[in-house]
Amino acid sequence: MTRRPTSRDVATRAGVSQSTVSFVFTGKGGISSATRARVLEAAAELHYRPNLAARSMRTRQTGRIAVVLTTQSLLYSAALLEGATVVARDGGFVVELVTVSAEQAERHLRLREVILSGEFEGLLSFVPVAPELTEETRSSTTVVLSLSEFDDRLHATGQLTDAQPLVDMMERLYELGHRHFLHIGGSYDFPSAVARREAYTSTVARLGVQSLGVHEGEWRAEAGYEIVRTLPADVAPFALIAANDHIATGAIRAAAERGWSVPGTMSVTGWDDLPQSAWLVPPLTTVIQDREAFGAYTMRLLIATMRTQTPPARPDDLQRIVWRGSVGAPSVR
Amino acid sequence: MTRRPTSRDVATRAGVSQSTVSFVFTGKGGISSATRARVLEAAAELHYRPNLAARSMRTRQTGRIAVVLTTQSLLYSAALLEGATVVARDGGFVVELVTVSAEQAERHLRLREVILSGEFEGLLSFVPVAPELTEETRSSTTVVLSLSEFDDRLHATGQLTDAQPLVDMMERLYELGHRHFLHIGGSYDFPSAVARREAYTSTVARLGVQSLGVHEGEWRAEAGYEIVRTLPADVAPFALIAANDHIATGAIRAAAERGWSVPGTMSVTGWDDLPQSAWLVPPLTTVIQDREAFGAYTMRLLIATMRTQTPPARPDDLQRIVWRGSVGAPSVR
DNA sequence: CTGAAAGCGCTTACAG
DNA sequence: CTGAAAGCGCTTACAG
Repeated sequence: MTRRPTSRDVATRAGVSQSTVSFVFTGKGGISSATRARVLEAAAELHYRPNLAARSMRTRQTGRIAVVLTTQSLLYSAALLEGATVVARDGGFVVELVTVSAEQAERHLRLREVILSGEFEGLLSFVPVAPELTEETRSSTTVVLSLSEFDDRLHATGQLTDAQPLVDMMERLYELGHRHFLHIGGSYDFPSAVARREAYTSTVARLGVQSLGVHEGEWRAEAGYEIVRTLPADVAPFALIAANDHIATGAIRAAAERGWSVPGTMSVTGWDDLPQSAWLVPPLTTVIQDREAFGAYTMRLLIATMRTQTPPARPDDLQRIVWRGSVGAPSVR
Repeated sequence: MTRRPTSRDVATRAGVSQSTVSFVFTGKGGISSATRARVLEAAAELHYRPNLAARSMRTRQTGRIAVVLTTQSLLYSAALLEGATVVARDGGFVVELVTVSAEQAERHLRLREVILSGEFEGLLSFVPVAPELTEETRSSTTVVLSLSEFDDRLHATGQLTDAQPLVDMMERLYELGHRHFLHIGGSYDFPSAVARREAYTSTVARLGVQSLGVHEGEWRAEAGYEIVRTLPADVAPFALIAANDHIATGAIRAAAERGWSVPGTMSVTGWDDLPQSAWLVPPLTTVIQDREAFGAYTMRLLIATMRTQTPPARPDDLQRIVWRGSVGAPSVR
C-alpha cells in the first residue's frame, strides 16, 4: 500500500515538467506527440491516475451528477437508472444515486442538503422538488432538473406522463363494444396520475360512453380490490381503466371472488407491465414503458442544460400497449 | 451565482483565523465554546459548507464507498441498497452506486477501473469479484467486500442463501396432509438456488414423502407454467415448492387453465414476496426477505473491515414466511 | 512546444 | 486556547 503516484512522479520519470504531464492528461496545450508518448508510457508504468479530488478543487467542478429516487420508485427504475448512467458516463460525469424518503418534509431536507453541498454539478430528480426549494437554492452551482418541474417548464408532458396509450386502449375497448367504463387512478400529486385521469374523463365525454366512477387509487392494489368488491352486483359489463398494474391486480382478484368473468364482465387494463402481469389469470393488458430510453433522454436533457446547449430531441416511442387476455368484448353474465 | 463561501470567509466574519474555523468543523483541537459559537454563527449566516474535494485532497481520504450491482439485480435491491446507504451515511460515508454488466469480461474491466481509480475507500459488491482481480488490486487503497467471497470466507451462507424457510414450509405442508411434493428451482449457478434444492431433497427424504420431480426453473414464470401444464392429468394432489414467486405465479396460471383448485389440488409456495403476490388468486404463500436489514448488515461489515474493527454480529431474522391462501390441505378432485 | 509558479480550500503539526 | 504556515495534487495563465 504505497503512496499513489502523482503527476510529479510521472514527470520525473518521463523527464518533463509536471505541467506537461497535466497538459497531456487534460488534452490542453500543444504537446508534441513524442513528449506525449513518453509521458503516457511513464504514466502507464507507474499506474498513474489523476487525483480527481485535486482536479475538482482546481477546476471548481465536481463532474458529479446526483440522481434522486425514492426507494419505492427505485424498484421500478433499474432500467431508467441504467439509461441515465450510461449517458452521464459518456458525458464524462459520475452518477451518484441519492435515495430520499417518500415522506415530504424529510425529503425536502435531504434534497436541500444535496443541492447546497456543492458536491454535484447537476441533479436529476425523479421526485418532485418543492418550488420553495428551487427558489432557495437558486444561487447554488447545482443545475437541478426535476421531472415535475420539467413537466411545467418544458411542456414536456409528452414523456412518462403521456396518457395517449390510455386513450388508445379506451378506443379499442369501445370498438369491442364497451359502453361502461371505470377509472381508478394513482395519487394526484403525480402529474402522470392527473394526466391519466384527464385523458379518461375527456375520452369518456368524446366517445359518449358512461363512466361508473373515477377514484383516486393511490397506485395501490387495495384500492382496485375494494372498489371492485363493492360495486353493485348488477353492474353492467364494464371496462376498468386502472392507473397501474397494482390496481388492476387487486381488481382482478375482487372480480374472481365475485365470480365475475374477466374480460367478459370486467375488462381491465393496467400500466407498467410488472413482472407477474403477463402471468395473471387472465394475463393483464398493460402499457410497457421504455424506461431505459427515458432515463437516457432525461440525462441528455440535464447535461444539455448544464452546458447551456440546445436540448436533445424527444424520443417518441417511449410507451406501447401490450394486449393480453384481460381485455375482450363485454358479455352478459 | 456568487462564489461559494470558504473557511477563510467564515474566519473573517467571525474574527478568527481560518484554522480555527477548520478546527470547529472537524471537531479537532480545543476550541472554546464562545469562539465555537461565533464561528458556527458566521458559518450559518454565510451558508458555509466545507469543500469536500479540498478536504479529501488534504486528508487523502475520499469518504466514498461504491456499491456494485447489475441492473438486473437492482430490480430486487431497492431495499437492500437503502439499508446499506443509511448505514454508510451514519458512518460518514457517501455511497455511489456502480452498475455493472451481467457479462463477465465487461464487468471485470469496469470493476478493475472502479477499484484502481482510488476514488473509493470501500467497495461493496453484490456481484462476484474474480480472484485475479482481487489479487491484482491488492495494493489499492480500496477495501473490497464481495458477497460471493463473503460466502466463502465467513461461512456466512446463512444469509440470503439460507433455505431454512423452505424446510419449515414443507413441514407445515406435511402436517396439513401433503405426501406429494414437486420442486422447481432457480438457476443452479446461484448458491441460493442450490441451497433450496438441497433443502428440498433432504426434507423429502427425512419426511419420507414422494417427490414428483426436481426441475431447474431458472427463476422463470415460464418454467412454472410449462411444468405444471404438462403434469399427468391424474397426478395426486401435491405441493409445489417453487424457488421464487415468478415460478409460482406461472404454476398457478397453469393450474387455473387445467381447472385445478389451488390449494386443494396443488398447494404452492414461492419466495421473495413480489408486489403482486399477495393479490394473486389465491394469494401466494412466500418468503419475505428483510433486504434492508441485510443491506445494512453488509455495509456494517464493510465499514468494520475498513476500520479494522471487529465485525458486527449477524442478524438472524432476515427471512420469514408469510402464509397465504395458496397453501392448504390436499383434497380429492 | 515546454516550464516555473500561483493558487484552488482545506487539515494539521508547530508555535505561542 | 488560537494563529501562521506548509502542503495535499492538480490546472492554467504567463513566460520563454
